[in-house]
Amino acid sequence: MKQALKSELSKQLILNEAFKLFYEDGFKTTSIEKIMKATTMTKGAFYHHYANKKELGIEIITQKLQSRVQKRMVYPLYQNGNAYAILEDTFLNSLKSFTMYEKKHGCPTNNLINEIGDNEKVYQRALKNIIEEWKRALIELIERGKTENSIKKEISSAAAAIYLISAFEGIRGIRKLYDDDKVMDEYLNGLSIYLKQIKQ
Amino acid sequence: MKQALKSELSKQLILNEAFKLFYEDGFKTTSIEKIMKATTMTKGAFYHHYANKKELGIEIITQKLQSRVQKRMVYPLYQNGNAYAILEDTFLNSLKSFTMYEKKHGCPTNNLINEIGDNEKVYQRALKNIIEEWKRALIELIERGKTENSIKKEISSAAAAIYLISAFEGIRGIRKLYDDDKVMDEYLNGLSIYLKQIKQ
DNA sequence: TTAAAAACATTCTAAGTGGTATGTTTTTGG
DNA sequence: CCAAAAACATACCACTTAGAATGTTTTTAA
Repeated sequence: MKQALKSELSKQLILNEAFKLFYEDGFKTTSIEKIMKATTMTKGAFYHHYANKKELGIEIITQKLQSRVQKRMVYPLYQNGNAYAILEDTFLNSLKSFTMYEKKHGCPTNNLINEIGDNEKVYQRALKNIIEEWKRALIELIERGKTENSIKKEISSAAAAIYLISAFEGIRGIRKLYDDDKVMDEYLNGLSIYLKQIKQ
Repeated sequence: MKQALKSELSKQLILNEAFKLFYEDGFKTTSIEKIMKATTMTKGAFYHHYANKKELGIEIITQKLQSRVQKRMVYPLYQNGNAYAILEDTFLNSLKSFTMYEKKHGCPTNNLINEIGDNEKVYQRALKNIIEEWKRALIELIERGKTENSIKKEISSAAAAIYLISAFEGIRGIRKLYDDDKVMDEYLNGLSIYLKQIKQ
């Protein structure tokens, strides 16, 4: 196999297994050895591809976590069509499309945000980028909704964006504590009340 | 000193130092040794008072985290007076009263909720109790508001309660990523919009 | 006063941790 | 075909971890 391809495949394998284990068992408590056992490669292979665990952590955030949020929560916001309908659709459907596995383990981005301490600025910056990109897309959509008269002009777009994101990440943590969807249905109910408020 | 008192003081000291370190550095990554160094006692003392780290973790949740939430978010809801005003007051003032230290480190309960994995059911149950108690108090207040005609009758109390809690915990995580209060001010703005919606 | 029990301190262990140093095999360009 | 470089594997290191085992001191109750 071509060297560049082989190397890339190995890195992708490490990234995938690392993401899975970070997601299920937490970042700090998942060791390099555990990750590499999952890849059926050795620790030597890891330190050939990555300088240290921190470098892996950053790549997980920028390449796995960010793309997850983008696919589910950001890109859908850039569709054409009624801005309010897109907003409603994206938030309501995304939650409904979660698998049991994802409900049990919460949002990997939110998990990491809350696990990482304040002294680890490098991680925080990378995680902030995810939220900021999401926020920008939401603000843009809401602004469009205002000009299209599907969303009330008097509300602050940034405020609505942050409130939507906060509640979304919040419920994904709280849902982990429950065995059923009751609490998430209640959230959805609360969300739709909020959305109706900003609807023009 | 009396034996029972001495023992109790030692346990309280351990609890306080453990809470602080769990809050600042995370639960899983804070070792018993670090905690006991902070107490200026030894590991032997720890294992005299606690069977293992898990037992300490449970006590931290039930005795430190829960009482924090109760004092700030639950007990204020049981005051007399206009139910809507109390709701607004509690959520708005609590966020405004946070110190820089608390903003930087987020909500200790939410941090733990998101750090703890799905396989650690004992912790999850204890954490769920905190949320459930909070939720019950909110529902009760909102119900009271409905009968007093300060809150709209057509909204679901449980939905409003969960949506409020979700957004609150969500923003406390997200705020950690930022250096200023802008994002929290936007949250407060979004919150007040939401509250006006349920106001009668 | 005394013996037992409680409250610790000291010492140790086995298993893991991130990371390095040094091998061996595969790929690559000339 | 061949030497160099890339892609790994093996072995190791210093350190940390939760926890047990065993000591010593203080408190207590008779």
